[in-house]
Amino acid sequence: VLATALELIDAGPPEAFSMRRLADALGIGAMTLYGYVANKDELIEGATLLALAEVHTEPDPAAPWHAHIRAAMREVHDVTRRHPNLAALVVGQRLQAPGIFRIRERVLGVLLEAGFEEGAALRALGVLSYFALGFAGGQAGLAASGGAPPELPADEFPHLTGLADRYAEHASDAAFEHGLDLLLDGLRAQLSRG
Amino acid sequence: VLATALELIDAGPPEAFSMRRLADALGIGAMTLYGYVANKDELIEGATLLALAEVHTEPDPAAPWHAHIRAAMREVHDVTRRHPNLAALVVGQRLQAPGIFRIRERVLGVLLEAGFEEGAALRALGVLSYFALGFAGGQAGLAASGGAPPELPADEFPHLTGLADRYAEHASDAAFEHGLDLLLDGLRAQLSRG
DNA sequence: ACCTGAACACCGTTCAAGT
DNA sequence: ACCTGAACACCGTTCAAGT
Repeated sequence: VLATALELIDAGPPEAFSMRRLADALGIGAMTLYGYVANKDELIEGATLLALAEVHTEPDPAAPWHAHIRAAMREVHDVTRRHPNLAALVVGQRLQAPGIFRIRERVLGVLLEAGFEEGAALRALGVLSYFALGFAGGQAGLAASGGAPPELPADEFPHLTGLADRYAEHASDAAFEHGLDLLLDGLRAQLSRG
Repeated sequence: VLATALELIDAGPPEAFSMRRLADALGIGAMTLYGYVANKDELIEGATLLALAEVHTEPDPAAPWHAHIRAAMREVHDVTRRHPNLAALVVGQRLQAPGIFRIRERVLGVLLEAGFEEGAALRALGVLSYFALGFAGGQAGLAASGGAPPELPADEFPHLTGLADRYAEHASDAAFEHGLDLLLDGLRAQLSRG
């Protein structure tokens, strides 16, 4: 049930995913879905958990704290690469379901364990999470337009139009890793300063 | 017209903002709106430009490049603080209107001027923009729930529930500034390494 | 020229009815 | 017990008609 939901989400733009269309794809009545799931949010949560399970790798307990966080952020990033429409849907619906917070719980635990005090850990959590989520939204948006830059008037947007053919680099995997490096390097320096 | 749109957006949750309700609030027929604006996206773009104009401050030409970028990112942040529902709407609709790209154009220009080569400037642009946008979405979500943490089972989420009373700090202004510091410090170091 | 009601093709979800 | 059609209260937008 969730598997076909995920397929349908992958197949078309996020706004084309509806309870009615999913029911049609399953060959059942639209209302039968509500026997499996309480509402649309719960359905998206389920599909998200399924997608997250796809990319989850068991962390090496011996690895340093920043490697754990890097792994967690890469899970968010990988799931976005595989299922950009799902990422757009989660960001767009501002889903607050428990499943979405599992990674945040893990990251917060790692930060506290690493020695950050509570306030610093919470701030780091927000910075890391929203960077990853924002990047997910951006990458999903770019995927939706097939990597093409937005149509902008050249006179008002000389730099963006000048770099139009390289525009996709701004939301590339390398850019994601770069941002993650900047944030983690900064956090490591902060921690070692005490 | 755009002013009352912005008021209506501020008044209720993002999904409550519809062309029909706006027309009612203006005391006109729903279709009359299409005389002023081509569609809903264009309306939201207009409201966003209005909101951005509210917080815009003329940059000091003598300031260093990172101060310009900080100012630009603060504009995104300030607009989110004032109009969280608008931020949620822009992120949710994945708006690709030119108005949204003005700040990106400015930032890209500053980065190139500062000496970043094209690829590095684009990566930095993505990292900075999506951090700011992701944070905007997070802060809007937190505002929607009145700063309250999500309801999570304590046994599965010990850290998040343990820090529930301080949870709002993860999306605080201080957290935003912290993230911006980490990114800009890292970019400055990268630039001085050449 | 400017405005707009009815209509179209959709939504998520409730609720009472069917098997 | 499980499924579902009709219905409710909505959407954004088109289009032909009104002034």
